[in-house]
Amino acid sequence: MTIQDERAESPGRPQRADARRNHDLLLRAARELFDEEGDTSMEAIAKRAGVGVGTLYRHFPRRIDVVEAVYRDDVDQVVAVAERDVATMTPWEAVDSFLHAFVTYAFGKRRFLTELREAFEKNPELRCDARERLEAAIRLVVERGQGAGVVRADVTGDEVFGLLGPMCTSASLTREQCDRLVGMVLDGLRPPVAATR
Amino acid sequence: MTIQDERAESPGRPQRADARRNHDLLLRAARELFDEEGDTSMEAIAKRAGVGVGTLYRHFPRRIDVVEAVYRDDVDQVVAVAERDVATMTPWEAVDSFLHAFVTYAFGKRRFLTELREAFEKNPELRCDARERLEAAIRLVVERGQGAGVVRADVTGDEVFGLLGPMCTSASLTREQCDRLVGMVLDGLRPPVAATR
DNA sequence: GCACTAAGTGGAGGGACCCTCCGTATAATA
DNA sequence: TATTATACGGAGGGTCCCTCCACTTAGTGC
Repeated sequence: MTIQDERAESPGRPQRADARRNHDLLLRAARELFDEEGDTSMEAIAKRAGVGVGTLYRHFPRRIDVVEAVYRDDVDQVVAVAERDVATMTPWEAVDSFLHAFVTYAFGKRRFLTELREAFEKNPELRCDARERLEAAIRLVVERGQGAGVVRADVTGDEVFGLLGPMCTSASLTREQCDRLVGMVLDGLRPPVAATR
Repeated sequence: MTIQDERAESPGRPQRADARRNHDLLLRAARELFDEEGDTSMEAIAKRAGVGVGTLYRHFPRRIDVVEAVYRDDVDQVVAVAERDVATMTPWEAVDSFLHAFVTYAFGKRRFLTELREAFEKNPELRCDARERLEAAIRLVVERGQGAGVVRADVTGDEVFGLLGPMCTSASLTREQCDRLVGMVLDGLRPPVAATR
């Protein structure tokens, strides 16, 4: 995925311990800054990580590589949340928890979006990978709920993704509005009571 | 719309002739450069227009203002093409001509899109205005065709806009593919022959 | 025509940013 | 411990956006 991952697999010497540590520090620093500022500079990332810019560029040759790495990491975390919720909660709790977590994640990406679009343009595979993994995470949670009969059967996880993703990236909705809408979507996801009309 | 337009309306002295001339030169230079390079610098725009950067900034205080002005100008041109086609061509010729012109216009905006999105974010009204004017232009042409019976009646101009706009901005289609698809859409726009099944 | 003045112009330079280069430092190995 | 490939740091080159202000000029009233 990243340069380090690739190098670690090549035959020669393994990656040095300080390099791996710095890689993690840089990734964490970058995510923090993108979250806090929505936009940031290479110098700021290096400073926050406590290394020189030269080190940053050794790990991420171009700015866009930082953006891509942060995004991949974010997707990993969303997937991990889905797996954790499925493993530790009741079917409905997992749906409720994960959908809220997903919206929190996606909403936080709004200011990051311009950068992300450039990364998608440079590397279209990134978009497809991320989409597939996110949809798989939602499916995991939703289909479990459907299997347990606590989620209506006439909707797919992918459709829920198609509903919530664009909602979060819509510039006109506030965080509070998104949360209320998720609540509404959750109510709608419950199996319909027998039709009374 | 632009600063000059506003100033010209204010009571004091009218805008000086050289200022208006430079405004036009700058706008033309900016459009040329955006078309040719897809991206450009303020220095390059000023140089192409034959003025100093100070003059550019007097007319367009921020880079985003140049982007906005170029875009508004582009929309004006599309609208003008629609009006010209309607005035000088048969109903079907106008549909054919305008749809091709529209795709040429929209396709050319692809590399400009990142800049444009920023302008939309800064000024959401721009997006709405442009959309309304473009839809009105398509409606003008399509509804005239429908009135003359050369365009099927069960489709609206806005729907055609919704079909062609995203097609042009889709990064995965080449210019040739867009043209062939327009040809296909045009065939589909003809009134269906009486159903034979 | 002429002098006056508000409007307009040009471009050096400040500051931010991306990225490169290379001398220095250090982890892994023998 | 000596060796060496690997990794680090940060000065500085190049580009870009934008500001500032001394200078120029178009329009106005006489």
